[in-house]
Amino acid sequence: MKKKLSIVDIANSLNVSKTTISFILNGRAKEKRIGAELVERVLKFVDEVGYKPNHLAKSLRTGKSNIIGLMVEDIANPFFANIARLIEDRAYNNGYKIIYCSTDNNTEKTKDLIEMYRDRHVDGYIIAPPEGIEDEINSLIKAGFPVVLFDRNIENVNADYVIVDNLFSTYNATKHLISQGYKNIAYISFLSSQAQLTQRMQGYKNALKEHNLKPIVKEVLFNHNNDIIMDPIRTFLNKRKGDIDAILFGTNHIGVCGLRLFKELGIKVPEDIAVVSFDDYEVFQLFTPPISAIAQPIVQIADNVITTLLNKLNLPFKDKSVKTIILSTELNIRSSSASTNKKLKKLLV
Amino acid sequence: MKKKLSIVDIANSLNVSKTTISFILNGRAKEKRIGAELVERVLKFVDEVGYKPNHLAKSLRTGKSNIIGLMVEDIANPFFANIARLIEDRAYNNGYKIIYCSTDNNTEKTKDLIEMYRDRHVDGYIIAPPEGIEDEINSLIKAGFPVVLFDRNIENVNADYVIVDNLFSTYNATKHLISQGYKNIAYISFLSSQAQLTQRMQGYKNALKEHNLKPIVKEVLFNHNNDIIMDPIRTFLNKRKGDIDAILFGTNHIGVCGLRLFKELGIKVPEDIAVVSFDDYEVFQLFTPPISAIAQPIVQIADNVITTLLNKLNLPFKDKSVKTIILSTELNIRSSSASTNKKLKKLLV
DNA sequence: AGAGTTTGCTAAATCGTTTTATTAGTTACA
DNA sequence: TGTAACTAATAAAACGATTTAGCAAACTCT
Repeated sequence: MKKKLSIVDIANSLNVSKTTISFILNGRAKEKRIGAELVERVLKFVDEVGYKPNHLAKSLRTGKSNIIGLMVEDIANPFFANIARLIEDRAYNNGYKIIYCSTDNNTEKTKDLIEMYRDRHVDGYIIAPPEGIEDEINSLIKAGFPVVLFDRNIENVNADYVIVDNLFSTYNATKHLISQGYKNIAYISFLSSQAQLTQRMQGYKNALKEHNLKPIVKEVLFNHNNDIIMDPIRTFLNKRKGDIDAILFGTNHIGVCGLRLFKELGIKVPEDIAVVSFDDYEVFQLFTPPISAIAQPIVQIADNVITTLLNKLNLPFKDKSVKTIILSTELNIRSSSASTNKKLKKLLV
Repeated sequence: MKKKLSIVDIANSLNVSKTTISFILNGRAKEKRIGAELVERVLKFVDEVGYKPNHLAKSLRTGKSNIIGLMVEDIANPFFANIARLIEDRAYNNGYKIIYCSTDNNTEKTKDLIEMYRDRHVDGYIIAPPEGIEDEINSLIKAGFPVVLFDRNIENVNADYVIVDNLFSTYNATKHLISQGYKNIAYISFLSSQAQLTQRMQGYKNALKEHNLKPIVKEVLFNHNNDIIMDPIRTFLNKRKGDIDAILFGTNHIGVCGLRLFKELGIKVPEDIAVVSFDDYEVFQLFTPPISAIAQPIVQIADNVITTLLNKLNLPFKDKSVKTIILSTELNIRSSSASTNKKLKKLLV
């Protein structure tokens, strides 16, 4: 097979300096006052022989790699997978490739990954940041890299954010449950001081307080193994299921774990317990009856993230300002038959 | 902020040639007979100042990028997202990064993407190949790039494959439905000549033929827009639902579309129609009653794919042979109450 | 003591680009 | 007519590593 052509080969074939070829190929012909006739001749030849520049060499010289680093919690999580997909499309259409990785919310792993990305001369970063990563992100920003954070905000980092209104989302969902007559509403989530999770819990508590209801909170440790997540929830449900008529799940991951336990324990939705989960799964609407959920605006999130980043990449100097974009969620109410909740009926009698 | 250190800076600081530094850093000190004392001094210094080599320069010189290109149909599809996640972990642990993309099963797009990957000097390829991509893949192989294909095989390409036994999977699932007493079993899938899909259909037909049953096949065009997929299925179901007592869905994507239509049309599973879907969604088991599914061994698929590729990458010359790995699926039977199928009851009376 | 071998290290070429500085010729202008 | 300005192109340095080829000193051997 033929060796790949280099710019030198082109230059030699045409008896022109490689500098000239480079200028023409980079669209700087006018600026560099290169004759129109020569420009045409070079472009024609380049097209004929199918020359493609070596991006490694280009990157080495220019310091730009045209690669965006995307760090999510877990690419297998549908929320992140869908966002990744949308970001990918926009990135490719703008000449950028994506290198992705899953952080598992593990701070040490994330630090390593950021370092790897820097080693690889990634041009810009899109990160769903785990806790404790402030310093590394600040260092990226100080070094001049465009960084867009999403899904969660972290304190003391002056970066662009795209997040949803977590506080209002759970407040609103809880209010909805209350308006349906539920009085013993539990909140189950991961134990974490990540802003988006504390906000979600706060929204829930705020709504309850307005109605003088007592919060019932169960927090479990994050783990990649679902069984380990489910164990404490199982214990909790077994002990408390008599006292609870509704549950708000703090994340889609824990929501699915919870639903699995419902199945195992024979808890019926919404007859025994009404449910709202954060993050809407495509399949939630297929359940009978369907599960209500707080839907994050995935398309808008992805769109705002990649638009913000591309802007920064294209105007590296002008736009030093950072902005926080807060998108609203949608409460998809699906438990059509809320009134069939037996406990509720009892309460209403 | 400090400029990044280069190997020259190290060399100058230590009054040693950069050649020596390079040899030491690449573990070739012994081979190159470099004094133990100097080796130690260099390593200590490098560690102290935190020098990190520039991978672009390294790649430019060596021709290796330590990047693997991963091309799936759609990263938002849980089957591919999960595989991607497993591959990612193994790749990172072996010093490789992943650049991914979604092909949408679009041949032209895939050609472009392969070219992009070549431009980026990707070391190896993992591809779920769309139809009509034979030439490009053969060209990759001829150029010496390790290529592992998965999820589907294509004709006339002498590459490594990791696939599942599609023929037996649907044969087995269909047999199961027959053994449960179903006689009017439909098969709904995408219209495609991709091997994995034709095999799945064939397995279905083979099982029916053994029992002298007539196949009822509905094939629809692939589209990224679910509504366009659902339209012809809706028409089909409306026309035929009276004649059908079971349906086998050919892919998870179409299976979810089908279930959504069931909901819309008020078709109950399994009372009205029994269902088996290819690909097991984590959430299928949460349905009431749960949906039966043909589960692909995701962990094994990912494991075999990445192991095969890493082997090729590490032994670029020795292992010119290719192998086809065929993994078996598991039929997860979940429709506990198959006997409650009304039509079936009628038939059994 | 001279030839050969081993040890310990390095200069320079190379990968394929971009970019800076420069040249040589032509035109404009006072 | 002499100089400034413009045109059209190029040579060479730079990016930061790896690798080839080779050199000088020390050691071994007859």
